[in-house]
Amino acid sequence: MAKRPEVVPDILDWYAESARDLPWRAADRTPWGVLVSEFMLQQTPVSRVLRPWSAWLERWPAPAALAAEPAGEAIRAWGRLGYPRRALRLHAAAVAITERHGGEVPDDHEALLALPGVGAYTAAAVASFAFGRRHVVLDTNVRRVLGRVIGATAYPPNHQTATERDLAEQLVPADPARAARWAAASMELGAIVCTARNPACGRCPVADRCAWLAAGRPDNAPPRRGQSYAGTDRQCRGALLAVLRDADEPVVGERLDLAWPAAVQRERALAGLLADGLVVRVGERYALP
DNA sequence: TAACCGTGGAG
DNA sequence: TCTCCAAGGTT
Repeated sequence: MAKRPEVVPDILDWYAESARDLPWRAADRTPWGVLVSEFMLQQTPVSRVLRPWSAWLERWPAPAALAAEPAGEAIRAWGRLGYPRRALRLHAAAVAITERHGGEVPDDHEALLALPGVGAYTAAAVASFAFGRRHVVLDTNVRRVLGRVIGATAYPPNHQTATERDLAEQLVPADPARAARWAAASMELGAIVCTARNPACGRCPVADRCAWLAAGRPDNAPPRRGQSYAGTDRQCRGALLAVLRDADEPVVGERLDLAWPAAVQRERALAGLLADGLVVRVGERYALP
């Protein structure tokens, strides 16, 4: 892949005009608000996050407020956002921030990375968006954009490669504030123009230099094989947890039997939920932690 | 490292 | 209807 750093200024200019007005980008945003948004946005579209994010920050405007409540409250407030383990980890992160960092979201990558549920991407994103630090912020959007503009491939590989990181690092502006804007801009381009399906090349600020467009937008091998969902343990777990989320009190096992009739799978899923700490046993009944 | 972990909207 | 996809992390 050739170096094409000259695309950076044009994408930054495009972002200055075209950025969506998202609440976690507002001038009055807090590091905690940014952190919450990053947890909620993991594998989840912006449109579904907007409402829960606002309700979450209204109820828990600081990490200590969330840390003071049982984890089950976080799981309940998470609602149907999906991957409820994120709610559990966000609660655990709030506890860790309260205990280890005096209730303030840490501003450096290493400390962020040590928090539950925070990986390389989220640590870089929070350090960048909340604190203006310079980091390589390489999410699925950026990988797709760079893969197309530079690499002429429709979809990036299933797993991040060293080549991708090297290229991304070369593009990050030296100035931290500019680097933070680049992180947001490159993600935004992938999110609203250089989309996975039906990309809007006509509105792309670097269409004239896109290797993929120049090559006639070739389709490469399917990027990933999603496992089918219906009938999986994941769907079963979701059905069981929904019962507990909507219940005010611990429920008896028969209630769960109704939610998922297949006994063997239901017991396996319930055991998994208990092991994950998403469900607790209360005598003969079950509840959120 | 490959597999697992939810949910709902778009095409 | 059904497949794909959405700001990943953990084991």
